[in-house]
Amino acid sequence: MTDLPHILVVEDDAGVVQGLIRGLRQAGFRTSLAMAGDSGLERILKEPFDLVLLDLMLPGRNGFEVLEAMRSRVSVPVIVLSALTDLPARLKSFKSGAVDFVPKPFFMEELVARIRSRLDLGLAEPRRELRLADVFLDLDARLVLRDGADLGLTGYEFNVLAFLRERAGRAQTRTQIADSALSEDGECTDRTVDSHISRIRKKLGPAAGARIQTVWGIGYRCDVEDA
Amino acid sequence: MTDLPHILVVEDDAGVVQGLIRGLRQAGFRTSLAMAGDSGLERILKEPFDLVLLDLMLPGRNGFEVLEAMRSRVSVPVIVLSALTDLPARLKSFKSGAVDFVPKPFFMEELVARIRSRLDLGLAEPRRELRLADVFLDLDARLVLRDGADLGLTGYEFNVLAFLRERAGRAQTRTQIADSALSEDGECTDRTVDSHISRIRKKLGPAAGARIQTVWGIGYRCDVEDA
DNA sequence: CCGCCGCTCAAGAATTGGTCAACAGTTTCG
DNA sequence: CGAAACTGTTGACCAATTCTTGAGCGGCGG
Repeated sequence: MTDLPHILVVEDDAGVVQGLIRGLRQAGFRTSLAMAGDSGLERILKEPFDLVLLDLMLPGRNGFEVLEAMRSRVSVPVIVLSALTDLPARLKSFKSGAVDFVPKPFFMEELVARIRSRLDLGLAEPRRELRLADVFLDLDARLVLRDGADLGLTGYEFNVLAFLRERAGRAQTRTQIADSALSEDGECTDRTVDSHISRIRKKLGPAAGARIQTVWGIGYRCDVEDA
Repeated sequence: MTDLPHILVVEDDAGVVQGLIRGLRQAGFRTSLAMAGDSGLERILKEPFDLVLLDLMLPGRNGFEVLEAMRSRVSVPVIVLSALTDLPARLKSFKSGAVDFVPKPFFMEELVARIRSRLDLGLAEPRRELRLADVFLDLDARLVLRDGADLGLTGYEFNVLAFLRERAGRAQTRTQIADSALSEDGECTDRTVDSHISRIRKKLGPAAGARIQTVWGIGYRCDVEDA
């Protein structure tokens, strides 16, 4: 049975984990577990889960950091599960890309209902696609296409472009770009970002390439509308 | 703007309605209202809404009945909003096809976040924009625009203008301006500020340029209202 | 009304920041 | 295991911005 929906649980409290895993299995899901932020992020980036349940307070990297680091790299829906239930925590979760926020303690049946709601939606929904001038970013396939032809962006190039395009119209610093779209652990120079931008522009060609604007002294900005 | 997401509110409590409508408008949604289950259902079936906010306890037909009646006929996402917060109510809502359940009372910001999440609007937030006479300062894009055209302010020029505009009506000394908007470590002459002001005025043109007032012996002041 | 002090602004020097090709280390994949 | 692809770094070159300077202008106090 490998076609059951596969859910990753990122949670460090052993008691919660036990209840979750049992409840999820009973409800007909395949489960995997990560007990720390770092290992969770790593698995999210490498394995194709259908959904992630993410605790906020985690050893290593906290839930928000995991959300930020995975956004614009993978599109798996994340439900935040937390004992931190105040408004700022809720808002920050949604802002960081979570699709739902479930305060602890919770009813297992309700959580399952929410998971089902998200999984159904995911299957029925069209793929996430963004346009930029004459090219399309297919966020699910992680491809950049012009006239249906792959422009051959590499993984990081795609991350950077998707990051900028998702924040179109807003200047992003090189540090923001590097932190969210490039190597998660190691720091990399601001010049590295320039390099990627340069390569992206070249691959995009003149029309779409011109939409990646340099913001002097800050970083870069993607403009959706014509300059 | 008729391309704003259109949300139908089905709710009979006038107080709740008022807060909802105002909050939704402020968040950038177009709203319609039905104060009973029957009229709500009718509109859902006839009009193409982007999302429905549905109360459970309604005159005429209750929320569950509305959900059941509309399912398999239209696929608009429904968020249930209810003072009935017990587990059976939640489960029944999801089972009837609701995509989310928000207990009353709720935080408007969180509701908006949940709506955005469902509409898949990405991370779109209202952008920070300031007006000055006939030009717009877009603080996120770091652009100054007139009729949508970039006036080509440089980074420091933008800093200075934004600094003054954010403190409109209050005179700022050259030192304040230099410290906050120009090279942080190195000191720069008061004349430097004058230079930037001069170039800003020129780029802004007569109408907006005249809003940057010289305060004799002190520095400069940005006036929002006409002199 | 005069002279002074401060403001304006053009021009250019100095500095800073951006670009991109070439290279080297690393990973991926056959 | 080797080749190919990908990623990060560097540095030379170039472009843009920023700061200074100084001559000229203009309001302000006496």
